[in-house]
Amino acid sequence: MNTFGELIRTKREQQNMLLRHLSASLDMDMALLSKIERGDRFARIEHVNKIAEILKIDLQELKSIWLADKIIDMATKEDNGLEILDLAIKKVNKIIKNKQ
Amino acid sequence: MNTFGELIRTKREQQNMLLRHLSASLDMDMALLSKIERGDRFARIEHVNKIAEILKIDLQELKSIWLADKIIDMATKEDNGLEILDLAIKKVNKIIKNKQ
DNA sequence: CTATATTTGTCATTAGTTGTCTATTCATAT
DNA sequence: ATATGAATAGACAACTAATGACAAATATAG
Repeated sequence: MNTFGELIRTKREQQNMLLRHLSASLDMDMALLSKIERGDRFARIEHVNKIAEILKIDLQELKSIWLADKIIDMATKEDNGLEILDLAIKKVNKIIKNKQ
Repeated sequence: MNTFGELIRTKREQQNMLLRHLSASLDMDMALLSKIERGDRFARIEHVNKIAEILKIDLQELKSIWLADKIIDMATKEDNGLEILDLAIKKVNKIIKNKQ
């Protein structure tokens, strides 16, 4: 259960909601939500907020999974993406340390 | 010397190139290159490749700095961006471990 | 077979990014 | 002071990518 889509699908099903229900609450096309759950599309951040609220998921947690997905997506667009990502993360960590 | 822009500016100056020279080699508007060096804009990946070649910077290294910048940019668009990023990186690392 | 749920494909729409141009600022030399 | 060359800023055009919407297809259960 690593990805955003997997998490929200699991949570939704635990609460016996159908895609139809959740998509209605979110005012979102059901097809789009389906894609998001399956990892074909990214939710936009406003939707992440709403989803956390409706499915009662910790917002920081959900946002961080969402961001993790985005980071991996971004990296894997390049050749050797994961290797480069590994280096990039080291740099990011250094920069974060300074800023915090 | 943490960012993409800082690195390439430093390298460019070490080689006594003017913005004008480098931008010509890259077939890029000088104003745009200036913005990239100052961190106002991102280079696109094709330019990253060319820059590495012209300035003789290790490509992996340059790409990873470029990616690091992008990651931080993406994160800091949110409230508590750095905190969330910190969590996200932990998740990314887990995922990378599995994949590699 | 029918009804309900989900998924897929395609295209339109919107948002975001990158590129271009012009003008301005900055530094240095005369 | 001003002329020159270099870099930067701002505004907007052009392009690219992301998201949304809809129709059609597939899957599952009864």
